[in-house]
Amino acid sequence: MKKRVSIKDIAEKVGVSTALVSYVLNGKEREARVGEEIAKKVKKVAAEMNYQPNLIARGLKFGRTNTIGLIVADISNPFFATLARNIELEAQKNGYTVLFGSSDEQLEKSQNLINTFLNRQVDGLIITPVAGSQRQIAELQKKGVPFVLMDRGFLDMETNIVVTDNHDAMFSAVKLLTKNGYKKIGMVAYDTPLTHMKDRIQGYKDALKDAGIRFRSNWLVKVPYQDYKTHVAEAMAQLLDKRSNAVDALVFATNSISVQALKVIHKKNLIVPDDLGMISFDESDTFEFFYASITYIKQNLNAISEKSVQSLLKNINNSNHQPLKVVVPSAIIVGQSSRKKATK
Amino acid sequence: MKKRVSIKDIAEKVGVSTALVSYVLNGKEREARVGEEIAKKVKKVAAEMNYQPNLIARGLKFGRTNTIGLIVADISNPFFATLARNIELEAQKNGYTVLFGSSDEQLEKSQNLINTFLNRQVDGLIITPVAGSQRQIAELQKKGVPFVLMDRGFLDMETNIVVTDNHDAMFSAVKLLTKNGYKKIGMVAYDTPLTHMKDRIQGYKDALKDAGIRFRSNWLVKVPYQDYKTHVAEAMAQLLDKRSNAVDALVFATNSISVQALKVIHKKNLIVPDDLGMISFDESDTFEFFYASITYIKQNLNAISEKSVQSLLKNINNSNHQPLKVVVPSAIIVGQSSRKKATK
DNA sequence: TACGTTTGCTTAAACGTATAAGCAATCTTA
DNA sequence: TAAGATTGCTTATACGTTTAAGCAAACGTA
Repeated sequence: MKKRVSIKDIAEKVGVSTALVSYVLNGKEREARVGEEIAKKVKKVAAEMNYQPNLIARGLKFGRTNTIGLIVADISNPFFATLARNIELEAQKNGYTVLFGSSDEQLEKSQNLINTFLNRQVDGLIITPVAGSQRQIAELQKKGVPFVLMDRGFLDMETNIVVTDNHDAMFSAVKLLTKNGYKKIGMVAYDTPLTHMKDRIQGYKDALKDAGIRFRSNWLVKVPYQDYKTHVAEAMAQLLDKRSNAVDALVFATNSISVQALKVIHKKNLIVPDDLGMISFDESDTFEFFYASITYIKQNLNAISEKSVQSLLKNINNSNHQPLKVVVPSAIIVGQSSRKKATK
Repeated sequence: MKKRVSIKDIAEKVGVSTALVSYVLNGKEREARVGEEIAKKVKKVAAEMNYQPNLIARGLKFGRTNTIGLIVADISNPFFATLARNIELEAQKNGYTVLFGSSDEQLEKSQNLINTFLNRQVDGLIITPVAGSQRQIAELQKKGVPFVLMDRGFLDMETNIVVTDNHDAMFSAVKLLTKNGYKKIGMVAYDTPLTHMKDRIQGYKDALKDAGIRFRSNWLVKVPYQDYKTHVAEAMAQLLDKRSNAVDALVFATNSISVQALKVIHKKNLIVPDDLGMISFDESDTFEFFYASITYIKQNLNAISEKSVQSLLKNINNSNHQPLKVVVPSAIIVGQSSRKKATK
């Protein structure tokens, strides 16, 4: 790679000091009392040589790099990819660039990414935390690193965080089912202590209670994230088993679970919603090809990304910033899959 | 953000010069003839203070940052997200970190990203170039910036490039259709001068020729990328219009086109493959919910990402590197949608 | 005319790191 | 025991940038 032109090259060409060039190029001609003539010349030469400032050097000087690190669970999941996309845009608007990495829901990868990013002097981090990563996060707090948790968090920590109204969204979804006559409503969720799942599950339970339906423990199946496809299939088999009092509707805690569940429903030739009502948390392209339109909870990904970046920037620019919790409202897009139950 | 510990802090605590600390921490104790005792102490203190090197400073010093810039068309498209994911992994293996951005197929955005990345002193770039960006790319060559084009390129430029065997893949796909008795095979592609499209289209035409079928210009519809959903729908209407000699099979140049086309097929209640045979370039999750399994060309995304990173690293580490073209073979996954045509 | 002010620039230091060069003190060797 | 070699460290410089401080020369004012 050819050497790039530096301020020094311009200084030599014009025959002045690097300081003068720096003043001119930063628009500080007034404060630095640079002569008009020479200022013009410097600008001209800089343009001719196509000078571009070295942001690395600037970063070293100022101790900030205008870069933020983004750690998502898996960038190849459309949900996170869309978030990443929006974050990239919002960051760019504010003059920031994004470093990114996927944690794969693994503690070690998450730690590696945090280290890498910090060593690269990012000004702050946006993190979808992995289960059990409280220590990693606490370490960030201890170091005073600005960061925002996104999509999920921990019950016992006070941090910046931006999440969907998980509880209320799921509450409303289940209420919609009860109102429409479903009585035995089950749920498939991920088995994780992270708040987004806890909240969604609680929302489900509270809605049942609110409707005067007693929750049965075998209505709720929690599957591990690793190898979830198999586990969702098993969960569905169990929930739909006629001998053990099968459910008449299901809510799914994420789009990935929904897609797997739909495959099972498809294979079993179940009729939605007559045999089984359903609502998904988050959407999927695949829904469009299902014979019945699927009711789903639509998170406001745009707002989540924007708020995350904004909250992070606030934290970066204000050292004694108080942890800020932002809850972004979601919407329910109603389709056929939660339609009023036909009375037999 | 609290100040991070620097080599200087360690030096002060131990009571030696920063040079000595640097030697020890870089394992150059031998060459620099550092005493055993003091070396141990330095290491101990460094560990105690949890020293992490400042990669920004190092980057300034060495003129390289171990960072690569990745410019994809749209990170929220699963195709690019998967590539990004693999590139991230491969880069990490080699001690590199990835900066990323989406060009949205827009010239200006592409240029902005290139500038941003270069100003941040990335060591090289992996780019899915935008139509008409020859000048931007030529500029990189002129500057001697290491880079690799990925997924697509330009006919008239000699650069590092990693692509799928676009021509052959499409050729095989169309041959499969002709062998199975389809006679009037159409294609929906994007209207772009980029090589991946040109090659796919040429593969399609060559296969027809090879099968002794005369190509009709109204069998091929090129839609613009902007607002492609509407245009695909229109294209389908035209191609399936009985009055104008409708096609009996279609190949789609990308997964995004295929998905939109499937929606139309679904709405029109066409039977695949009896009414219409089809093959897609790339897969989509949505295929699983279509009643007929879809035949598609499966690109080796893993190989493409790996080769891209490797080719880039070669370029970075070898200044008089010759442009390298890598063609990655793809496979055809055969489903019902290209099944042998029933003889009436 | 002498002194203070303004103008227009340069010098120097700093960010954190790496490394060539330098310099005492100690150790070898004849 | 004196010269050379070796050991163990420090000093200085550089990467590209910013900015406070410094310093002449020209100007303004009494």
